[in-house]
Amino acid sequence: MTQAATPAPTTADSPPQSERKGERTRRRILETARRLFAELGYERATIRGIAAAAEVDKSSILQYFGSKQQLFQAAVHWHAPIAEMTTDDPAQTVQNLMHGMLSSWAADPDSPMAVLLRTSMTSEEAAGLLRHHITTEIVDVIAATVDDPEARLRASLAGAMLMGIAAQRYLLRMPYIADAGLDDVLRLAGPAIREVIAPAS
Amino acid sequence: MTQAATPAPTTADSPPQSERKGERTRRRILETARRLFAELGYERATIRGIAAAAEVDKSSILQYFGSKQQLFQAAVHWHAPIAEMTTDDPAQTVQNLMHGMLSSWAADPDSPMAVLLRTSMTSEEAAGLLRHHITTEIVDVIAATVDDPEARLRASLAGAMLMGIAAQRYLLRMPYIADAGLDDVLRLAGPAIREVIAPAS
DNA sequence: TCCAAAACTAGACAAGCGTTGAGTTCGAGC
DNA sequence: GCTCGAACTCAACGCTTGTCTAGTTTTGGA
Repeated sequence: MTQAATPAPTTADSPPQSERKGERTRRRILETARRLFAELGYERATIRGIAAAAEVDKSSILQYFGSKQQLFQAAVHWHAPIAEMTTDDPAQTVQNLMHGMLSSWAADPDSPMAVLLRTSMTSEEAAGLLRHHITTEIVDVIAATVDDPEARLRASLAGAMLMGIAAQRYLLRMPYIADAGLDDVLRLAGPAIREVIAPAS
Repeated sequence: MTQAATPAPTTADSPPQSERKGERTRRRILETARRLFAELGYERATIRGIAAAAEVDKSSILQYFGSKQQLFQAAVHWHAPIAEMTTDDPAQTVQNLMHGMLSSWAADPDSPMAVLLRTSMTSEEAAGLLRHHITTEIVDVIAATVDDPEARLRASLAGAMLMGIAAQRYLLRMPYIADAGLDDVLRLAGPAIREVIAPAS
C-alpha cells in the first residue's frame, strides 16, 4: 500500500552527481528494467533477472516499487515533447515528428514508448497506458494544428503509419526497412504521411 | 524432430464432415491455441489453459504437437494469397492489398498473421518467422510488379504502414482508428500508401 | 465378436515464478 | 563511539508452469 516513501525534496529527475544513495539504486533498477522489459516482454522479464542484471537483490526491487506491475508502470512512464515539434506548417510538423521519433528510437531502442508498444501487443493494461499516452500527448496535439473535421482520425492514421515503420525498423528489424538509411526512409515515406495529415497542401 | 505423423492421405484442409476423430481434435486444439495465443501472447497462453478451453487433456496437446513451441509454430503457419491480388496496375494492387488485409483482420482477429505479429514483438523466434513470411510471400511479390530500383524498400515501407494501421485498429484498438469505418480508413490512408509504392502514377 | 492400434486421461515431477518477512550492513547525527 | 533509521540481503513460502510416464478408454477392420 504505502509507496516507498521517497524523501526527495529536490527535483526528481536528471542525475545530480551523487544524491541520496537510494536514488542511484532506484534509477539503476529502472534502467535495467526498461532494457529487459524491452528485450523480453512483460512476463519473460523476471524480477530475478532484472535484479541480477542490476546487481541488486530481488527484494530491493520490491522494496522500491512494491510489485512487478508497479515497476513496469514506472519503467514505461514517459513524456514526449510533441508540442515543441509542432509548427504552423503541418508539413514541417510531420517532418519534425518523423525525424524526431525515428532518430530517438535509433538512439535508444529501450525507450519507454518502445517498451510500452512491445508489451501492449499482449497486455490489455499496457495497451490502455499506450492508448492514453498517444491520444492525449500526441494525437490531440497534432490534431490541434490541423484544420479539418477529421483531424484526429488523420493524425491517428499518420501516427499508426509512423509507428508501423518504426516498429519494423527498430523492433522487428525487417529486411530493407532496417537496412536502409534514415534519409531514404524519410524521403520515401515522408510525403505520403504528410499527405494523410495535410491532404491539399 | 518428427512431425506428429499425420496419416492424412486426403487434403489436409477444410473439415470434410467427419474424418478421422484425431483430426477433429487436432483442429480444435489448433483453433483454440490460435485464439489464446492471440489474446494472451506466447507465455501467458498456457498448455493447461488451451487444453481446458479445447476440452482436451493437456497431455493430448503434447501428444499431437510435441511441445508448446511446436504447437505455436503450427498455430501461426499461414499462406497469404498475395499473388492473386496483384494486377498490372500498382494502384489497384495496393487497393486490393489494403482491403484484403484490413477486412480479413476484421473478420478474424486471431488470424495466424495477427498472432505472429503480436508475439513477434517479444520473441526473436517469432520475429524470424514473421520476417521470412513477409519477405518471401508479400514484399517480393509486390515488388515484382513495381518497376523501380527501390521497389523492395518501397513495398516494405508500404507494408509497414499498412501493418501499423491494422495493428492499431484491430490489436491495440486505438481511438479514432478503431472507431472509424473501413471505408474512411481506406479513403484517407489509401492514396498515401499507394504513393509510396507507385510515386509518379 | 474380438482385439490391436489409436485416442485420450490421470498423476506426478522438477524448475521457475512473484512475493514475504526477518535479518544484516551502512552512514550520518548526537 | 554509539545509535538509529535507511538501504540492502537471505532464505523460504506457495503457486504455476511445461513435460514425462504409465495407464485407461474408444475405435474400426477382420
